[in-house]
Amino acid sequence: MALTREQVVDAAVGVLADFGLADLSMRRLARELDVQVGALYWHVKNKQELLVDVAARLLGDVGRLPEAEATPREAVASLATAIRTALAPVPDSAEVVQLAQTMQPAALEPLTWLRELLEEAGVPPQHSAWARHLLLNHVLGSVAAQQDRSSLEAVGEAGGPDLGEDAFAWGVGTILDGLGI
Amino acid sequence: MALTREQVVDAAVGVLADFGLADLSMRRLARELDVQVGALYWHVKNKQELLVDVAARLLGDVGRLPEAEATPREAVASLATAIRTALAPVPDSAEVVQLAQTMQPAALEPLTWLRELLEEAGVPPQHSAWARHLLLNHVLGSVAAQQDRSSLEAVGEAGGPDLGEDAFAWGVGTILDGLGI
DNA sequence: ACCTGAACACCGTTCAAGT
DNA sequence: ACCTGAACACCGTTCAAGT
Repeated sequence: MALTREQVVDAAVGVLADFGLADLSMRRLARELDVQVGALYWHVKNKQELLVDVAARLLGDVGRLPEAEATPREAVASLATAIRTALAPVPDSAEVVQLAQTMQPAALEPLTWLRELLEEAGVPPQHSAWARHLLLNHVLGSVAAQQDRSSLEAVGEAGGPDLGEDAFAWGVGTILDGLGI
Repeated sequence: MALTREQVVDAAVGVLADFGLADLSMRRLARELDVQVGALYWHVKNKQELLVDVAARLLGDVGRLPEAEATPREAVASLATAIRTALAPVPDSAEVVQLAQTMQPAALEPLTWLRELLEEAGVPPQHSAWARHLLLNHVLGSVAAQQDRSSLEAVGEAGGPDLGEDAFAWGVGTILDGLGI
């Protein structure tokens, strides 16, 4: 049976989740899928394009709709948290998402919803794109910091203060306070 | 005359500034310095350690002392702006600084001052490390976003809304508002 | 002390040729 | 349509051997 693009993306997500971005090479993927490297290039244009698909897959389970009874502020906070929750267990996921976002901003739907929710919460349109970036930098920065900390611990080095869930929630609250929503 | 570690770091900063991180390889550096690759490994332990030095050099010109007549809030904002100004012209500088910061948090002095200034401005010690991260994620995220935008433009693709100085200053203000300082 | 030469174990990407 | 085989032009790191 012929290889599919889905299978390539699946394998890539698997290697990323289990071994991190440093081990996610086209050649490694080819070995995993029992094909020659060149075969991958019939299904994806290049590695960057593949990583965009990987990022989209990582964010694929982030639901669109907030709880019905949530306030607009709570809706923003809960989407930010859902994004963090989706990325937290996958090593280097923040880097992959950042790459994907610069290459194809529209491909990552949940990140675009953030802006909509911010406007619904009262952030004026001239600022909502900036506010989205502010929040997103916090989400991705928190995920990366926490993962770097745990990989340093695995090597036996100290990693600075805890930057887990508490720090994340506090940061979201601080930003939303600053936005006045 | 013997090669020095300073010269290796100089060359690395030069390649980064002129061509970006993708072109900053040990072999490229060796060519630039007219030595064999192995020679570099007498002066630096590995590439990561070299990048820590590169990051420190990039932030080396960021001054410690704020204007005497500045309010504590203005002191924080002006340090954040000075960091941004130092990194903005160097491609991929945000990635390099983030790497360096996770590998050797103490090596990047200006980033530690940020926490001190935040405490002087009234952020309680339990939150000052988190607040520093929040601000730093904004600084590095803004630098990276702006650079990605201009490199996409160079290739003739659209890069989304402007994320320049205005967005940066607005973001700093929003964070400081959220911190209540 | 400082560097060369050469190797080891990798990369991403392309492409003629096969089926 | 889909894949193989093989090449091209690279990587980071190590290390015996030279000076």
